[in-house]
Amino acid sequence: MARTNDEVARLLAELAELTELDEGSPNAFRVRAYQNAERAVRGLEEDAAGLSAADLAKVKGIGKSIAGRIREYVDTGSIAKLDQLREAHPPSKLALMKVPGLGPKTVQQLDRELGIRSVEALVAGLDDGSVASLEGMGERTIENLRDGITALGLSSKDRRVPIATALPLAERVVAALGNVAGVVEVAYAGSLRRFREDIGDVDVLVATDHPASVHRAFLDLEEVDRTIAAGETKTSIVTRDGIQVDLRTVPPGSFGAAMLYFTGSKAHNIRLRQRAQERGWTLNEYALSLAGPQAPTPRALAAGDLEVVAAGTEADIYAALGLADIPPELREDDGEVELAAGGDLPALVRAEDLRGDLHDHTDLSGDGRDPLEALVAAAVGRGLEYLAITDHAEDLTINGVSREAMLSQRESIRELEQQRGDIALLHGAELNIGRHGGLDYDDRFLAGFDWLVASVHSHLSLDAGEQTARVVAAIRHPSVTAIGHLTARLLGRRPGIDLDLDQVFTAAAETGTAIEINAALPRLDAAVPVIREGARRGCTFVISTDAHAASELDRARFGAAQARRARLERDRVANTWERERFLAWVSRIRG
DNA sequence: GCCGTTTTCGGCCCGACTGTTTTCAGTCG
Repeated sequence: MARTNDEVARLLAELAELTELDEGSPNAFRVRAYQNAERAVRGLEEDAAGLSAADLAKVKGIGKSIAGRIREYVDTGSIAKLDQLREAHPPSKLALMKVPGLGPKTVQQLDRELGIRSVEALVAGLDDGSVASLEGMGERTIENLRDGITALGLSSKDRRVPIATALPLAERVVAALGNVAGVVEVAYAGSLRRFREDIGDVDVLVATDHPASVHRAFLDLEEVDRTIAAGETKTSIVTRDGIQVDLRTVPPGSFGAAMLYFTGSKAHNIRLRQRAQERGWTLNEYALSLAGPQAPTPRALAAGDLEVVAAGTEADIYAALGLADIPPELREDDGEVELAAGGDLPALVRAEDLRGDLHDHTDLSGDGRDPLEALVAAAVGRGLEYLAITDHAEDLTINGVSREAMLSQRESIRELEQQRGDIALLHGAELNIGRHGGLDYDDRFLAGFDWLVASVHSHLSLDAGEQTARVVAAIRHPSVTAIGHLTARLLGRRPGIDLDLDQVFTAAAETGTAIEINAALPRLDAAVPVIREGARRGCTFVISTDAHAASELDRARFGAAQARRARLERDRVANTWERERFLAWVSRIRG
């Protein structure tokens, strides 16, 4: 039976979790080894199941022991060591680790001294006073544990929120703190800046010489529900929506080091610190500096007691470490450090590289807000050279546009294009891929459009075979130029349709039909691994905002970030091309 | 448990905050 890398990786993650509890230390080297191996398996191009123990052990991060355990799983379906750990620490006990404030040491202590192995037993122990009788359990700790249990599920440690929720919150906090006196720089960092699809907590960083007033202002924000921690450099709060926001303040001269540090990922940072160490330096959130007895604290930096190598900007620090500037979206310790060291980072897409937008709705679609003229003016205002108007086609019962209205819009578009003379306008539509792959209107009518996006909007629960057939049929339709939001997923709300991507990529590469990277935050569809594989298979992409209002043209930056995260080469994105090249390509794929 | 132009042992990234501890352990990121 084939075992996927995801299954193997999940077992390694479980081994790490159970080992952390078993050894009573989150920093136990064995725990980190399992975590590193998990990441190594996830980064593997080939199937781990197909590799011999010797070949597995050659993978960086996998040694003889873990290679053996992977083989054991592939060959027998189980891992004796894992079963043994599961026996020692049942799921209800592992669940205690999810209570905020509880770590492996305390969970083990509770089990050892009181036989507490579940959240229910912990509640009972808190109520009958037995927990309070333990060494090191003061009044505050008991209270915090009760709060932690209440918060469980609401803001437990592994609760993640979709980026569409976290990013606007982060931008509100950044904007509010930007108005506070003494704030020199402010930005969000963390997994949000790396543009992950879901976010554990929001990290906000401020450069200031007056941290106390900034932390006070932060606590006064209206979003704040309760305070978790409040110190001189770090304040943690939970919003009314249950999202944790951490504020860190650093001296202005340390902003680059701090951004690097708090953007992570953790694994990326460890790699950087190892490089620093090799050079006789040390890297923390305050500076890259000469290693020595003196720790690089803000005080030491201010006193000039330290030899600082770099601190002010991320680029300076990367350069000092012999690395090209690595965009945040790539910082996952997934080979990017090696690429940056060799000067081999690909040319990635920046928002300003996008010369056109190819999926845009006007108020002709019932759900579009702005009229054609306003949308086009906004596109020109953003420097776009071409724009496709793609209102919903007639099969979408709520918002679909009739033939007559489409033809009338086409006239308006041609006139406007002529009048303005500063942007190429493509008349298009967003078609609905039917249950069996059929499209709106008829082939003759479809041939009259300049640009057609075909998308799945209905029948989301068909099996992979049926979904693949309908999507491939749309890809192969001669008039279709792009497939919109490939899986129709909504992050945090619905998973998206099942597709046999192999067939999708084959059809897209053969016909030239582009795969859209939909920049709307709730979608970010296609997903990063899909884009990566599609690029490897020779597919062409477009980054589109799916704007339903002129202001939503700004979402292009999210699409570019998604493409960077997938390490997509700039030239694989058709709307980075100059107008003539783009238009020539469109007529070719429609031919 | 992994790793090695210091290579088979002895290292393994760094710091803040809380609560309880008279100097630090645990948790978290």
